[in-house]
Amino acid sequence: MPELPEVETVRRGLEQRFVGRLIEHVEVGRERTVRRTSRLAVIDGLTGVTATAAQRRGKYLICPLDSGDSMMIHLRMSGRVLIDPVSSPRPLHTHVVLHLAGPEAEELRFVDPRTFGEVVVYDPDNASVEMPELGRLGIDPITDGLSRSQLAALVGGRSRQLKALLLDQSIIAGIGNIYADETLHAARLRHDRLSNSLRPVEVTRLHQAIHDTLNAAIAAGGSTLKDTQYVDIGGQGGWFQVSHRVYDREDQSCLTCGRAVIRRVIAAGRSTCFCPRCQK
DNA sequence: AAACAAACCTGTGCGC
DNA sequence: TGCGCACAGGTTTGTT
Repeated sequence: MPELPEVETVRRGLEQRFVGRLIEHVEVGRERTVRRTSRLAVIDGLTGVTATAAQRRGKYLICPLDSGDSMMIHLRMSGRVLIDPVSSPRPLHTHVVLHLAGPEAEELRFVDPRTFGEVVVYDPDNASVEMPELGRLGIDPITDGLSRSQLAALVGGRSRQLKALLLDQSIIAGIGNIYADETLHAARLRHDRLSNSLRPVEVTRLHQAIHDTLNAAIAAGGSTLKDTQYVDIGGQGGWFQVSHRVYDREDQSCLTCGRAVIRRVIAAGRSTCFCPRCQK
């Protein structure tokens, strides 16, 4: 569910409503959510501390803490971060709860039915050992900026199908299945084009499409699908799904050319939707 | 190096 | 209405 635009929306929510608020008390339900370390490490690492910032790298949320440690949250497929009144009933599959100081009597809840998501407290000075995947992340198009020349080097330096390249977090960080398909359609490029076959004008289109698609999705608060799990920190869904031009539109007519039908295939092991007429 | 499959879990939607 | 199966936004690992 959550890709760069959704995670960015959550990050902004954390910045507004979590950063600077003392964590008074911590509850960890399901141990699997804190499997990287342990229940005790997360409770000890978060009790009595305050986040000083909310950052994002790809799909990873990182909050530096005033203790010197950092908290990492990854939503994976079905994770949600909510800040709710203490008095409201906790959703099913609430695995970690941080009671927050302040007049509002609120708590941060990490909810995750499929339990692929994680909450980790780690020492940033030892991140290469405790959070090694952060060091393997490629360029984040929003956080780091991704210039046309950087993209040209990334695609030209390898012979990789474009869909697989966009999904590879060690090359470009943050794009997932929805935005890979939407980006490729906006760039008018097929998922199975080899990266080093792109002409300069096609690299330019891909570069533009990455930025346009991600920025538009962030502006819309992300995509909330019909089976929807994704909501922001206040429980609100996004609305970029109404702008999807190919994702989950198999057998429907292309909204761009109007003369072809969207097809669905498996590429890079993932469901892939594209317009056979617009994308070459 | 790149492609592919399977694994980790639970919920939902579909066909029968 | 009920049951069983396929499939779902991510990432890692192991093969080919």
